Amino acid sequence: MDGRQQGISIGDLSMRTEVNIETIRYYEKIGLLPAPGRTGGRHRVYGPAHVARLTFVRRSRELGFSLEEIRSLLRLVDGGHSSCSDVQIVTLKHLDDVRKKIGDLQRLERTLSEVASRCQGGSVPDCPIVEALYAPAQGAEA
Amino acid sequence: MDGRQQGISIGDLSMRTEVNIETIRYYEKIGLLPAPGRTGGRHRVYGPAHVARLTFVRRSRELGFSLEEIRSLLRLVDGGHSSCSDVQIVTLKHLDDVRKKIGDLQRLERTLSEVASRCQGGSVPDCPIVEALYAPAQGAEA
DNA sequence: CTTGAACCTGTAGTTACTACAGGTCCCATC
DNA sequence: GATGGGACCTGTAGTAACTACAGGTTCAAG
Repeated sequence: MDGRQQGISIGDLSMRTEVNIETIRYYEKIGLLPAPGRTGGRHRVYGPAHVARLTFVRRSRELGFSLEEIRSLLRLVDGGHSSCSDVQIVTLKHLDDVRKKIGDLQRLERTLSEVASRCQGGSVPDCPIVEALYAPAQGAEA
Repeated sequence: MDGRQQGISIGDLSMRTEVNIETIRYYEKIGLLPAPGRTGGRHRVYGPAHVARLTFVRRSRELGFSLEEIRSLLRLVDGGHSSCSDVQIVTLKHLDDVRKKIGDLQRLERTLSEVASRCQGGSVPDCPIVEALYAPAQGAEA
């Protein structure tokens, strides 16, 4: 019922952060999460700082940042020095990528729904979808 | 200047279809493209049917179909029997996936631009973006 | 007949994990 | 103090769809 906790096991950390155990170990291996202390029997023991860090990583992943981008963000955060505008640069770059991806998918969606609409679903020997797939790109996408 | 050609090399096929050479060999290895004939020295020799098939695969990839989906499409096309509605099913399923992905990215975009807009880019010690990343998901995305 | 470009096979690397296999540890209960 | 079974450990291999070599062979023009 208080804020204290000494020694969070990997299972507990996993439940608190909703990051699965293998992923936690993976993040440690690639250096996104600092190596925690260990018990006598080599079991990992985490503290509150690990919870915060892993939450940060998880949230960043949810927002679509790559692990490399997260690594950059963490460096900026750890650097401490006036990094807000740098963080903003990384974020805006990512936002731009997301918008591009949306645009690509919307073009795709248009082409695809156009192609699909040509087909009436009968048992036609020459399916218009199949014909479209045999033709080297000329449609609406570009 | 005519329609005849006997023996297309892998390099030619690559240029005609704009699929790179390693990818062509990869498609052969995983069974998407039938193994072609060979010269005495074991160089691959393709014919017009290979051009058509590879064009189909490439176009399908451009439209975002996975290799497994393309495999299914090819089975249907090869089956020959009244497969148009089956093709349509695969296509509509894919279209649905694309639309879902667009929706996911749009939600992401909203959250991300909201978070980014909080930051005025100064040298603030407590960056609002960083703060948002330390907080376990509560925002607009759901 | 000699280059050198094109081709060959096979393996390893990429992203972000997940899924084992085969073992060890912790701790609650008896 | 013994025991049992869940949680933990390391390390490797698999996923999608390629790309990039390394190290060797073949083709075709001159």
